[in-house]
This record gives sequence, C-alpha cells and structure tokens, in this order.
Amino acid sequence: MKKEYSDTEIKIKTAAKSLFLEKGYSATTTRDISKESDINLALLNYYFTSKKKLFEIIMLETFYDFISKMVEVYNDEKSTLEEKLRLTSSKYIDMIIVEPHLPTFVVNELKNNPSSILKILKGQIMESKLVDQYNDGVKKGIYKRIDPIHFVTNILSLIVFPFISSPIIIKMKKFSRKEFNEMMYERKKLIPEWILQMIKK
Amino acid sequence: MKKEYSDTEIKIKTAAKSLFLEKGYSATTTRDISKESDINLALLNYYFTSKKKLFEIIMLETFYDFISKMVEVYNDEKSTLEEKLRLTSSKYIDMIIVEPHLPTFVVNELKNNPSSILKILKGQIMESKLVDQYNDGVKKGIYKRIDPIHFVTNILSLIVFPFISSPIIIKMKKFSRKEFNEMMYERKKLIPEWILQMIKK
DNA sequence: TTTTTTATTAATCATTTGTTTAATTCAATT
DNA sequence: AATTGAATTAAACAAATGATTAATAAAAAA
Repeated sequence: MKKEYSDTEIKIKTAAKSLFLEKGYSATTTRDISKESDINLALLNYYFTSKKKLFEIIMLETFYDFISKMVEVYNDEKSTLEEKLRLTSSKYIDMIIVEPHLPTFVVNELKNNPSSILKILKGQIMESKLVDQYNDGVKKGIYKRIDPIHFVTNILSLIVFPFISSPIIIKMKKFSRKEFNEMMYERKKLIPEWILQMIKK
Repeated sequence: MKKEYSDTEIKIKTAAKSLFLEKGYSATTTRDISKESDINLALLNYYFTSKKKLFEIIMLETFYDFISKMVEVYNDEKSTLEEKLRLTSSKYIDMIIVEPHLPTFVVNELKNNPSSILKILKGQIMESKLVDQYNDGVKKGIYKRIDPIHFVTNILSLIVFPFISSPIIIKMKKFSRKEFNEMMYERKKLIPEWILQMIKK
C-alpha cells in the first residue's frame, strides 16, 4: 500500500508540505518548491506529474496524520472517558504547537477537496469508544442527553480554534508567541475539565 | 471618514468580496472579478489601483463587520452576562449561516495581514462590559478565577469553529447543509448554557 | 565493457495574470 | 454648441507560472 519514496521525492515533499502549510495551494509556486527543496524544477513533474497531484498526496497524508492522532486516543480500549479527554487535549496541543500552520491549512484546503479525502473519517470518530463511553454515561444518567456530535465538536473547537485565531488572541492580549503557547499549555488541563462540566448533569 | 463609492465601485467590491471569501486572495484573479461584476478589466485598477489594494479594503471592512457584531453586544450597558451570551451566540450563528465562507476567510487571510487590520481590536473585547461582568462574578465568588482570555476564546471557539470544520461534520454525520444548519440553530441555545457551566463554581 | 534504463539539467513553450496604454464614449460645464 | 474632464473600452505588455522537451549524466543490467 505505502509507496517507497526516493531521497529526491522526500526532499520535494518536505519542502512542498512546508510551503503549502504556510501559504496554501494557490500562493505556492512550483518554483518556490524547487528552490526550497534545492531540486531542479522539472523533477517535480517528473516524480509527481503536476503541482495538483503533489498537493493531493500531501493533503491526504497531512489530513490522515491530523485525524489519526485523534482516532487512536478515541478508540483506546483501556482508558476512561476522562483520560481520553486529557490525552487528546495534551497530544493535540503539543502537535499544533510544533506545526502551528496545520489547523488553518487543513480546514482551509479541505473545503476544496471534500469527498475523496474525507473518506478517511468514515465511522472513525462517531463510532469510537469515546462516543460509546459518552452514550453509556447518558444511559446511566450522569451525562446530559445531547447528540454526541456536539460533544465531539466541542472538544475539537476548544482545542483547535484558539490556534486558528492566534493572531487575534495575540493582538488582544499583547502576547508574544511564547506567551500564547503558555496559554495553550494551560488549556491542556482546562479543556478536559470544561468538557466534563458541559456534559455532566 | 467613510468614502462614497460609485455604482461601478460597488459592483467591483461586491463581486470581489464574494470571490475572495469563496476562493481566497491568491486563487482569485482580476479577470474573475471583472467577469463576475461585469465591468471592464481596466476599471479595477482605475478605481482601486491594484488587486492588493482592493483586497485590503474588503478585508478591512469584512473584519470590521465580523468584530463589530461581537463588540456591540459585549459592550451593551443594560444586559446581563447571560443575556450577552445568548445574543452573541444567536446573532453570530445567524450571520455565518448567511455567509458561510466568512470565518474561514477571516482566520485564513488574517495571518498574512496582521497588525494594520487587527488594530480594530484594540481593547474592544478585553475591556468590554462582558469581561467586566465576568470579573465581577469572580469577585463575588460565583465564577471561577481564570484569565478572561479563556472565557472570550471559548465563546468564539464554540460558535465559530463548527462552521470552519463544517465539511468534516457534514461528512461524519452524513448531514445535508440544511441538517448542518439545524445543528447550528440548536447550538444557539446550548452554547450559552455550556459557557455558564464552564465558568460557574 | 557495453547497453539500457533512470535521474537530472537547462532551455523553452504556452498560458495566465496583474497592470498599463491609448483611443473612445459619456457627462458635466462653459 | 464647444470644451473639458471623467468613465469606459479593447488591445497590449511584461512578468510569472505550470509544464514539457531534448540533451546529458549517472546508475543498473547485460
């Protein structure tokens, strides 16, 4: 299934990913990529046929990584709901701090490439162990009965949106990037607590 | 202060806004705009000097509208904190349902045009009546003491992020656009309740 | 070593894109 | 009616861009 990439291909992909993440598809030129990866311009088409195709490969891989990080935790058999919340919050915030352009890239380029890429999602989240555990809690009468989509949406919203709106937050609070990250580290602990308060009766 | 725009200028601006919102700055060409607005290509530069300048005008106005909607409610003298939450939630969701591309556009193009546009924000939110009311609640011991930035961020996250991630939600739940909107109408009521539960001791 | 295949390069092509020019039409002013 | 300035147009320009070609170098197979 997985393709083996040569050194040159990896160089191209690495540079392309970095540029696509930072500037988006349209604002990134093939010459940008060739320069950044230090390969000849023609090699891009030689290996990846077109800019579009190259982008699709990167988009797919990136989105897959983005979702996997969540799905793995959501489907862990041993952990409780609360532990899953803590782990998701922590892992996601760590991941995005390392690659701050990730969420904007994903949500932004997603609206143009919907169905084919979004197939990855099928059932992975709405039929996860986490949602089961939430539904169990509802049956037991400890959690409120609302559509689990709200539960799942809220988790992601509280984790991801602050990164997407980081320019606004940084301006409002006169934060440095470091201070902003500290705010996000704080949220690692806070978000699971908030989510629990939201669902508890 | 406010410039009077001629018919032609309005036609250009309307078309340009629609296209910029949908496809972003780089993916929108001046010929797209000229076609969509049914004006001669040269008129774009005649009235707005350059694509860049035109974009900046639209970006500024759009961001201003986006923020004003919030700021007006946040600074209302008569309403309680709870009423402000309900009104914000309701007005924002209504606004974005009408213009679904708005949030993605704002957050996405914002990272390229930071300081000059973000000046609008200065103090408008963090020194608002809403934040005062939150701080009062903290002093009275009814709300938890956390940095109000979290409070403000959470409101916006729960309202706006679902729209940004609508392709994901729609795919996960096999929603139609109509069903998705109904989910968002549901959230009008839910979000203020959630926020209160998050801050209450 | 020779041959064949693969990888890399510089140059070039055909479009696209933002912008400008010069001519023309339209509207207001004298 | 004649004149002036603004608005509009078609055509063109120069630069940028995605992609291809034909030649060369390197590696693998014979």
